[in-house]
Amino acid sequence: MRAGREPSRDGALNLNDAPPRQSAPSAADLQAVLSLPENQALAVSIASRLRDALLAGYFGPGEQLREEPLARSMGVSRGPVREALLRLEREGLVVVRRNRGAFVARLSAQDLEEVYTLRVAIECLAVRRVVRLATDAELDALQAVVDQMAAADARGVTEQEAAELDLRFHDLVYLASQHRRLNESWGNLRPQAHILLLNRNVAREDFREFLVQGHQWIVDAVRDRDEDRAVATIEDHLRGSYERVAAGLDLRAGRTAGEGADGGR
Amino acid sequence: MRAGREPSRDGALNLNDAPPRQSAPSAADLQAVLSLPENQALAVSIASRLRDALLAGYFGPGEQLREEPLARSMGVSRGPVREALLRLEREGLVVVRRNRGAFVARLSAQDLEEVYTLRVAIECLAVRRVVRLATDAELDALQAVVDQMAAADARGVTEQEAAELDLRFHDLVYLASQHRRLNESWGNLRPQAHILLLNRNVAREDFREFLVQGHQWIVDAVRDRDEDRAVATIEDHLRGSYERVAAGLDLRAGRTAGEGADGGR
DNA sequence: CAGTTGCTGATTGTTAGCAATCATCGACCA
DNA sequence: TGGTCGATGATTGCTAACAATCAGCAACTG
Repeated sequence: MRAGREPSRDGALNLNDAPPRQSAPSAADLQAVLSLPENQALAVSIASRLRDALLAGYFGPGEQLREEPLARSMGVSRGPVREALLRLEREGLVVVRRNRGAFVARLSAQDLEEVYTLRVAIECLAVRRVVRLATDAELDALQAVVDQMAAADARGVTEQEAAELDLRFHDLVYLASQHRRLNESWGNLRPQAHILLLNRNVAREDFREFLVQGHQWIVDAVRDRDEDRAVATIEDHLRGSYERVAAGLDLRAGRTAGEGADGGR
Repeated sequence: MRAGREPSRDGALNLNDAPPRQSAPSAADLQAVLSLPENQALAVSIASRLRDALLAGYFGPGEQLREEPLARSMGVSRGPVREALLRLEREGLVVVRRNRGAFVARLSAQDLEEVYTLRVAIECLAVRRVVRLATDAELDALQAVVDQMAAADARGVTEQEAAELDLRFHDLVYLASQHRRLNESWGNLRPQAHILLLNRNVAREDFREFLVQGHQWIVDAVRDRDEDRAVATIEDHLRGSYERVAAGLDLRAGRTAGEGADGGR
């Protein structure tokens, strides 16, 4: 496992490439384009790549993530890798034990319950603000994601695709809430929610209704500026998501029962 | 340089001292005593000391925190200081700008609003769980803090004392909620709440009623296992706290209007 | 033979030093 | 004389090497 040879070095260092030509850049676009590459520190980039790898299931649950091999495979030193692992720790993707190292986190049923109860708490606040603050453009963006869901669902959707569209919708909700700390909280919870979402069973018959219709109802409530309905709708939606993930997790737990690899917290 | 002999190092490293003799240590006590020193990494210890310094107002708002002077004054190298500053960043006490350094955060009126709206969201979830889960011992601990508030208030209380007792009460609430992620969220919000609490005006006539009686009502509602009342009570309590802090912040902003200078502590 | 004790290899925690980046300030030019 | 551009000093970002710590294993002892 874990074939060490990978051309990953380029992936980390292409951040310094010159920005591509723009035909007619506005002042704002130019500002964004020019500030993008430099805004990405090495540690952030590494954290991002490790996060992707973890979400893709490249590392097994409970597996130890040693700093030196990771640093070598990415062509950097241990410093930024260390910082990246600390970031992933606060995102709940890894568990760091003093003098022991970082391990891929295992999400138990209790973790699932914690993630979703906390998510309900902060996301209700988010939608409440969105109902009051959302612009038409933001509403259109939400609707666009729902449309993408419908299109993806029509041609058949994978767990991964469904999870990403789902998360993208909720990203927009938090963004429109205009609340920095709320966005940060979501940023810390999001990767765990992502992992959990991959356990849903998209093959279930009512999945289309849940995914597409469920989000559509939220958009409708927000568009109608009906705060109470929006909150109730998102509560129901998250409860439904929770139950589907729990069902999927039980299935998977049953399938891999007695696996019991090391590293469990 | 590492001259070896320097007294400042002791402050950080006296964790390795042999544990003092215990006359009749129980197994649990022994376990606690022996595991305590090693659980504290250097970066954590430094973050703690810097946090205390920031809360004590030792650094002025907007002042830059350079890594090398901090490291020298603490007798360590820049590495752990750097990690400590990142911790303080996620606690909202400092702002780190790439290639620019760390600066003491300034809390605006919008920050105040964000901290309190987020706090209401997560603390309502916390009390809801506490109502269902709290043991008699935890209820007694909450009551004990309220009693301490009454005693402190009777002999006259400073802003600092009031803030610490206030925070201690809410710490216990989160602890009793039995929700790891909720406790982490509170841990990230707590230092900002602490700073804001120092702006309350404890001299106001109704402060005793607010501090002592307000928390007593919460304990009562929890003891009666009345979930809805407990949530409503804590919502009111936090709203009251918000208004007092906002009033104090306005006062202070008025007094120091046009200050705006960075740097000088 | 069970339990404990002292080694050993590997991994993290920490340190010191080098390179890249940014703000500041002075020189140059229209 | 006002404004822009290029040097300069300071500070962060990163690297590589050193020291402390821990799990595992073998030898020892009762």
